[in-house]
Amino acid sequence: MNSGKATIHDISKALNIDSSTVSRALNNSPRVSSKTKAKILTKAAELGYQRNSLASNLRTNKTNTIGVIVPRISRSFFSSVISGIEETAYKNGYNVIICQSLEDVNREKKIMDNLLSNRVDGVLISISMQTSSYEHLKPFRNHGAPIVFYDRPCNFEGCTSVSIDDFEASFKATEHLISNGCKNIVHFGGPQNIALYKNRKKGYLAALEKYGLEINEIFCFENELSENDGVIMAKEILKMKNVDGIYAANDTSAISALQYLKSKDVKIPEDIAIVGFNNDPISSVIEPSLTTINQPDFEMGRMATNALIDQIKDTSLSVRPIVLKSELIVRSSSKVMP
Amino acid sequence: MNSGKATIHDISKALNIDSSTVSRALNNSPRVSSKTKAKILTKAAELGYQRNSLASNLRTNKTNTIGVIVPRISRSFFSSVISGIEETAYKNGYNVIICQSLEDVNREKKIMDNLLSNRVDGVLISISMQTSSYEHLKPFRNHGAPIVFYDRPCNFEGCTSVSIDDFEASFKATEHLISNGCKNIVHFGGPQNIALYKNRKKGYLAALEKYGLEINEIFCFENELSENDGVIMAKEILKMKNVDGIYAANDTSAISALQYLKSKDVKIPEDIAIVGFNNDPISSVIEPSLTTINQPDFEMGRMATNALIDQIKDTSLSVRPIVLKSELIVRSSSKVMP
DNA sequence: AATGAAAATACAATCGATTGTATTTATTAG
DNA sequence: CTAATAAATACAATCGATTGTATTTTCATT
Repeated sequence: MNSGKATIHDISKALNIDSSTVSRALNNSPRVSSKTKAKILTKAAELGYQRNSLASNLRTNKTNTIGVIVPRISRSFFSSVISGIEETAYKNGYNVIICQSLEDVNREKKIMDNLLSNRVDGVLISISMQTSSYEHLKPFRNHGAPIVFYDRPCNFEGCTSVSIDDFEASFKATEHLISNGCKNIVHFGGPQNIALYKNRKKGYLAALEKYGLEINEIFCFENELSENDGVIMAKEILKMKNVDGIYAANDTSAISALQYLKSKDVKIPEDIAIVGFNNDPISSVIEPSLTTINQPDFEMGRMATNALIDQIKDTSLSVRPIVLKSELIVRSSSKVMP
Repeated sequence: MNSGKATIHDISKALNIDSSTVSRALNNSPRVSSKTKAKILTKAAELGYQRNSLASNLRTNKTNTIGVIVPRISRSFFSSVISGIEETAYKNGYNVIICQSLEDVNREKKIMDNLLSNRVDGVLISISMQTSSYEHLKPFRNHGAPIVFYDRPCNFEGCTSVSIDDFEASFKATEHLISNGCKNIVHFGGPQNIALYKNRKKGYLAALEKYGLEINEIFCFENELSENDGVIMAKEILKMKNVDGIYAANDTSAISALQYLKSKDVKIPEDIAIVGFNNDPISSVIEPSLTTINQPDFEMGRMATNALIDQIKDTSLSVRPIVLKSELIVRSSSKVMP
């Protein structure tokens, strides 16, 4: 049929109407009479016209696009956050570009570069586990594009963070194990350069302290909490002999540890009770089902997006951290059934 | 510090060198002496210059970007496919825009429009369950941008599809149930406007026929195979009394049915054996573990991306479907333990 | 030192849409 | 019917980078 490369100039020529009028008509400007608008829209459809956003965005210096950086989309928690982000973004006329850092800081850097050169209007980011410096975020601020952190809060210039109170959630989780009789609780912790994991560890330690339990550095693991890490830590625990509780900073590691321990005939929760974090779908399916912390994932995506859009619209907006509620879901892995 | 809005013209003025030379220097063209290149790169860094891809892409009429449409990123199968896509794309210098249709054809349309107006160089798509017409894909072909289907193959003009042999996989799955003694096997099927689900049903029917089992239309369910659908179908099955096998076209529905049946004290696999499709992570964790079909997800993403990039580079390329191998993973839900 | 080729750089148009200003056309009032 | 105003449309510059062509500079050669 047609070459499919129609521009406003093609419409302009075909109708002998100036391209500025065509542009205004396509944007439904009141400066164009409804008669000419109709003519132009008809011709546009006829030629299969499709606006060229590149040109438009270049001229207006706005892309109506939000960049989202997520460590890994396959994590259930993150994909729910993304759903919340997309819903809110689309509702406000923004498009979303989703990028995975895969917990790799170099990849994160490249992504930031790319989003910047594509001139996204703002960025939602959950930093990678490797990220300890924020240098690569600065060019963004210099361009005046706002950044909002979600899930993993960051103390970076005037940027908002949207997260739960990790200290408190962690404290509750540990307290729960203690009140169920655990005396020797290990902690599966994440990289301590990430405030989130630092706060989770602090909450764990605070609970031990409150209940007068001994704090043992050897009980504090620190790694990326992958499935494999879970198995490695489970093996270590078996060597320790006296461990009777695990508080893991994510479900991934808690679940693989649980499976490993079960395969070694460790009774859960009788011998070792386990609490995870995130409420992954698997946590409710595995046997015994896993006690864990549920976060308002979808809501977190919505809040973060709203905060970002507010800042895009008014860059002078002052910002403060947004803290959402989390809840402890008690299941079989931490509770002796009656 | 600086305003962060540096363009090649700012560099050009600062050094009194024409912007065309600056552009060439930044692109490492041999037409610029290494001495000037050095000066320009230094000044660029100093000014915090960041290329404006909008301008560049507008001029060159190329975005080096691939659009990916996925029904739902939270499905493990799809997030693995995406990993394969990203790896291959980045390796070849392409960026990736990931979009979720959420199985909604209207959303799919909007996404296609958006990708087109952003002039992506090509699209990888797994159509939504609601998609039955390909009208909304045509503008793309008219613009000369290639489309490659993955997972859910489509017969659309000169477009490649990358998938497994769904008929064969389905046949094997059903045959497996039959050889384990099942006589009354129901099928959890997806929308029949999708070739993938049609082929899975055909494979199921073919196996029944080969082994002389009665084909019963009431045994063939058809819906979107959600978690909820799984429960609804499980309830129906209990009413039927005589069902002794389920072959589900995805794990999601198989798993929720399994859980429901278990809660009703149905013995699996003794009373009812179950086979799913996709090898979701949960399938190996649930008890009894679920027999399922594993697809080469990551590989599928890689193959589809390579095919797309080949076509972007040479639009005249003739195309043919790419079929990958799948495998039946036998677990406890279909096999009586010795 | 003059010549010519090669190397380096400058000029200018272009991609497609937007937008402030100017001009034309239509409408209303006196 | 004309002047004044409003409505509709046209003109032209612009966003930032790219690229074919033209011009200048450099350098080797005679």
